[in-house]
Amino acid sequence: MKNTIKVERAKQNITQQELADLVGVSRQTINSIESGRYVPSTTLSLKISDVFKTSVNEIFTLENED
Amino acid sequence: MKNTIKVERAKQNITQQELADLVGVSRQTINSIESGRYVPSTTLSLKISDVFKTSVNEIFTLENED
DNA sequence: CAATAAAGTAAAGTATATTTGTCTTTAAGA
DNA sequence: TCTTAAAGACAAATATACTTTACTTTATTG
Repeated sequence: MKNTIKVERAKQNITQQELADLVGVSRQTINSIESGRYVPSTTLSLKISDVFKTSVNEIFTLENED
Repeated sequence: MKNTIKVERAKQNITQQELADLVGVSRQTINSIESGRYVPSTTLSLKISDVFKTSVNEIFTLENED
């Protein structure tokens, strides 16, 4: 599972902490998702998709091993 | 969290078991998601989105309490 | 009515997401 | 160089997704 959160944050110029606050999770959760340590729930990916005004399918993409 | 899985299954005329096999989970997992007992992982919602050729955002929508 | 396919649900166990706390590293500015 | 903001990461605890097994219900069809 790949994602473009880091790039989207850069576009909007917001920190991991700010994104975390916007979607209601901890900063470590955002960091862990960005670095591929785990995959978010659909609830969380929809919230992230809201913040970035981009579809879940554009932000998150499956890889072979998923 | 609402979803349109039941409707999409009806459109494609496939059973819970068939969808479960297509995405690699148990039938009970599909049933539980359809009946709102829990929310799928992003991995699973992307796979479901693949089967239905519809975006995750169209299939799953947040509600006030999410 | 009997048989069968599909759906609904529940309990117990396992896997994984998320939190909280903490420590380290990196980069930028004073 | 010192300070600070931001990021990367880890461990322990908790919450939640998912599996397996199993039982019930609801059509539908012979």
